[in-house]
Amino acid sequence: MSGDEDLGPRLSGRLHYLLKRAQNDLAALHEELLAPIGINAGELSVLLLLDAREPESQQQAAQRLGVDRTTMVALIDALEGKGLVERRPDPADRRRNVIELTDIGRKTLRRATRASDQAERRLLSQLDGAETEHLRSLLRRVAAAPGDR
Amino acid sequence: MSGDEDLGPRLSGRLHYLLKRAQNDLAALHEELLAPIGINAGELSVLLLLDAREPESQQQAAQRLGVDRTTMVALIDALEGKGLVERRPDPADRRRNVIELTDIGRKTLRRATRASDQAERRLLSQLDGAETEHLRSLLRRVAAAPGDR
DNA sequence: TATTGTTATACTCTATAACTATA
DNA sequence: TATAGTTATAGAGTATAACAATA
Repeated sequence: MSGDEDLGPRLSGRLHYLLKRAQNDLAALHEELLAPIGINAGELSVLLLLDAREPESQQQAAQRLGVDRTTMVALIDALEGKGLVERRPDPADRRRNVIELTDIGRKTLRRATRASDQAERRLLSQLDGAETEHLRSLLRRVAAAPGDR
Repeated sequence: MSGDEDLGPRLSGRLHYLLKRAQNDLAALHEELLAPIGINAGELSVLLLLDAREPESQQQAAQRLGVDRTTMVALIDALEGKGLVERRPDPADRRRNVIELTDIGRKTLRRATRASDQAERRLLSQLDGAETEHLRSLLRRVAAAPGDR
């Protein structure tokens, strides 16, 4: 993207532009820093979710992440193909697959989290620690908004 | 997306998640509030840019907005089809099209800006005025980062 | 009948490659 | 040769519809 203020203050101050820009930049940093680990930012989200909520069915994971269950199929396919998660039929309800992290998945998660931390630090290199946490807390409150859709 | 803290703090506090979520929610609000006006958020960005920098060639506009020139062709096609902008061959360099807002385009821009202001207010309904401006200023500084590519 | 996972398909967004007209 | 606009095409990413297995 171009510098900054070639756009005029009305555009460069709009939240649509600012959020898209921050997200694009962070996505590029994640692509660069996660590449050696062999996963992408979306897969990291799934690993983080499983680490917090495991064991979890594909449907539950999809709902929590806000994606369609068909999207989750592809995500789990990819992660399972890399040996990071395992599908196991739920004995209590055999329509369901329970998804679990493997040991390799847990190790990969730790490495990927560190890489993602670094991506965040580079994105926010202009902010000090207090400002970084303030930004995070403001965004958290935005995400928690009641009528947010 | 699901509530909030079903995800665990490690995921729900990650910037990747927070930014994507804020952007998704804002996109949904824009879709709703801009629909009666007949444009989308991307087209609003082009109108805002032209209003600040007009007259501008398609290539210049694309570079400033950070999209490919082929993407700009489609954007201008749509806006021209609605009578909001006009292409005019540049007499000084007839390879170029100069793009200008029409009167209807300027009126539409004003209405769309108000709708987008409302979308932002709804997204940020949990923040007071000072917090809103603080968030905007933090995001501006993130966007202005030097090595952010 | 309803739900879970799956597959096939389609849609949106955006980029790359190739063409044309101009320079 | 190089550039601006255009077109055709392809690749992500994600959704909808239909199907099989199970409840």
